[in-house]
Amino acid sequence: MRLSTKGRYGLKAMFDLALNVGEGPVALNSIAERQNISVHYLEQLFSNLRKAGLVKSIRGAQGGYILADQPYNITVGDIIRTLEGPLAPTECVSSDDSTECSKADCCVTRTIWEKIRDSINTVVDSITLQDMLDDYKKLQNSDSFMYYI
Amino acid sequence: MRLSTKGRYGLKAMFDLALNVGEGPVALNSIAERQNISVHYLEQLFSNLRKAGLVKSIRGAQGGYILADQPYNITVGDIIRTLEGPLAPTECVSSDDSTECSKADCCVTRTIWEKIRDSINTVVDSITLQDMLDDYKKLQNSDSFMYYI
DNA sequence: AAAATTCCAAGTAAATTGCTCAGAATTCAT
DNA sequence: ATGAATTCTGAGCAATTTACTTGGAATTTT
Repeated sequence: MRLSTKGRYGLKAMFDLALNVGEGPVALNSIAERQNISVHYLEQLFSNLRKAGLVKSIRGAQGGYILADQPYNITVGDIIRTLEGPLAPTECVSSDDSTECSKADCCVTRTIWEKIRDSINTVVDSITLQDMLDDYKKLQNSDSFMYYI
Repeated sequence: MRLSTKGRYGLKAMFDLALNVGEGPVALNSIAERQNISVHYLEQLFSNLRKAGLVKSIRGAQGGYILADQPYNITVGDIIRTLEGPLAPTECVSSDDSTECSKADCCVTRTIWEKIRDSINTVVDSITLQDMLDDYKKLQNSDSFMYYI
């Protein structure tokens, strides 16, 4: 039940864009350096984020990526589902695949998978990039901030 | 973010034991037949379930497995965590591994991983095998039961 | 024209998953 | 006592997935 690096790197990178909102495009190599991720791997992630309409690209020198919307309009769920696919513990409760399970016992477990799925999605859909920015600013002002650098 | 077959098969198999509670040991090959799973693979899962104290084994002919406790004392969380390891979206919030992340940005995402982890565990810890038995009996009495066989 | 960037398509090594295979140990039934 | 039924143990392995790398084309700014 682990997220892959796609979801983790992707959320970090999107948060990085949110930190730079309003300051022009951010190049992937600067994100790659800060987060210690390969540029080419980030390219793959941003290809998907762009196709999903979460970021806009500006090509050429001094180009890069910007958020396609305000931080309060982009949720963690949008980002992670784009990169990881549906957040569901089993295929049978992944909404985008409509194959229904035909066994009785599956149905007893199915309600469990649905509850897990819904709880995960409720959490990630309730958090926006703006919430993360707010948390980050609070962290910076707190006494414990040092420990996290 | 998918469970592996370990968690899925294991929960099914434990529910199977719960259905047969009080009727002597259930042999793995009978579970394997009902659930269409390889006996040898089930053996591996039950080896872990036994070591975790969730089932008791009775060796020899007419042997098999029984639940180590009443169905209302065994949660879905107990079963799935035994077979899948900690239910956490990232390593950095898996409680049994104490390596702390040292980067500032990780902490903004960390609180998100913690919320996901806690929501999953709250769900699975709130459901016992007895709850599943109750659900199953309700399903059997309902009009729609036919559709699930 | 050169540099900086995004964009695109393959390839690939390592890890994980989902088993299979082989056989020993134990217990029950006859 | 023997044979059948079962758990127990450990190794092996093919397919899939993951986490990248490689190579280069296209676009834009300076």
